[in-house]
Amino acid sequence: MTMSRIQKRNRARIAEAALEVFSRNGFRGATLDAIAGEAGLSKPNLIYYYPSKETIYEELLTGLLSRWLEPLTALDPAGEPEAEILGYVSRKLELSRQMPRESRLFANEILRGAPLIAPHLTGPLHRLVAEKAAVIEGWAAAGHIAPVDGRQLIMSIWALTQHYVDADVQVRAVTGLADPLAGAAAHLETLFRRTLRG
Amino acid sequence: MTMSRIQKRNRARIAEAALEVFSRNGFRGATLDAIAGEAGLSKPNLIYYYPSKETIYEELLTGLLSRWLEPLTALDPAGEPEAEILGYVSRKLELSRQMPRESRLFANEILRGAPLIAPHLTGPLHRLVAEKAAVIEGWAAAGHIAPVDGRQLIMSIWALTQHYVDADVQVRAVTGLADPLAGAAAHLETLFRRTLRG
DNA sequence: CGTCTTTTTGACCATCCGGTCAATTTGTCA
DNA sequence: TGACAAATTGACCGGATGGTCAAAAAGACG
Repeated sequence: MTMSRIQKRNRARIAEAALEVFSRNGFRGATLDAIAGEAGLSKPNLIYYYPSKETIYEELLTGLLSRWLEPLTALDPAGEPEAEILGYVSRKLELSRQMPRESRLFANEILRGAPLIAPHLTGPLHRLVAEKAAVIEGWAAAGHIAPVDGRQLIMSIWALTQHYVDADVQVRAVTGLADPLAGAAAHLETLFRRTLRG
Repeated sequence: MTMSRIQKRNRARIAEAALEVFSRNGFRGATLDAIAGEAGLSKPNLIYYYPSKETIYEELLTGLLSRWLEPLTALDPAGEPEAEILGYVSRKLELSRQMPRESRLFANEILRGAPLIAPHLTGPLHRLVAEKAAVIEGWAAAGHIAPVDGRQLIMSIWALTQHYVDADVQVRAVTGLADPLAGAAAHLETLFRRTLRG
């Protein structure tokens, strides 16, 4: 079961190409030819490594999931509440900035009703959010931050940070700036700091 | 140029069917057969009314644009600042609740880079936002609300209100509730009220 | 009713696309 | 080097899909 040198190289190429193509065109808009071309392989050769288009997509998505949730996992119950939450906002924004393709990939999947990762959403994701939301609400109950619904707060952070990347055409059009993230960090810090201070 | 009785009826049916199909499957995922079926017409008959799939999509999108921006248009410079902005949040959320298909349609278009409505974004939308952002910043300068970037505030409102509908699978999975909008109104009011009060 | 226009449709076409397969090339290793 | 396995590919297939077209059916109207 150990992968040959060539296997390793080509699977890496395919993953990179698939991320590029799927994030730009969505699942239905992506074609095997496009992925193969981007990866520098022929279509039958691509299918030699992955049995189907769906398999490529699925493996790509699930492989990125844990990475995508890292910032939230890092939210520390023992830390200083406001700094922890604002730090999470900042890390999530930075992650979106550095991984725009991944962000769009997930946005697309979610928008379509999450046909592939629905189980993950109701399982691991639900649990992680429940855990961290409890931490946040604990802080609120202890009076360290203003009262707030933890789950709603976390979802707000997702919605806002990802918006700058997923809807970057719109953001650029509205602001007139070339960089959609210009001003984002400052605004989000203001917005969430005020929310946490009540 | 006046439309016959049959034309009016069938064009209305097509618009409704197209909204249904495009919003559920995106532009690429939608098929003429699906739209025709949903509208109760044959495919050639559908194409008798609209010359191409793109035309249907384009007319649908542009026809809904003004409707979609109504709540922002209604933001009144002469009103009470906090009430005006919170009222806008509430109206936008209500609009998303009542028009989830339209919301997804736009989300899809934006996510794909707005190939069709980009001109509208940089034109009318940019101007409308600039105008309303100036109003908000005027209120801030006068000390009626806490200092805030008007454009960023407006975009925040979009991102958050639409998230509940566009990402409803995720919201439902995380909250565990059947209604993705449960708690949304209260949370958003809290979040934005605190933001406006500094 | 008769004539003209509008509407509708079955049959068809070209292209795209996911995927297969047999055959060839390349790599591995004793 | 020879022999076997891994990797690669051109040619091809079947189904889906956007769109066409000629002919038929249904309305409109005097």
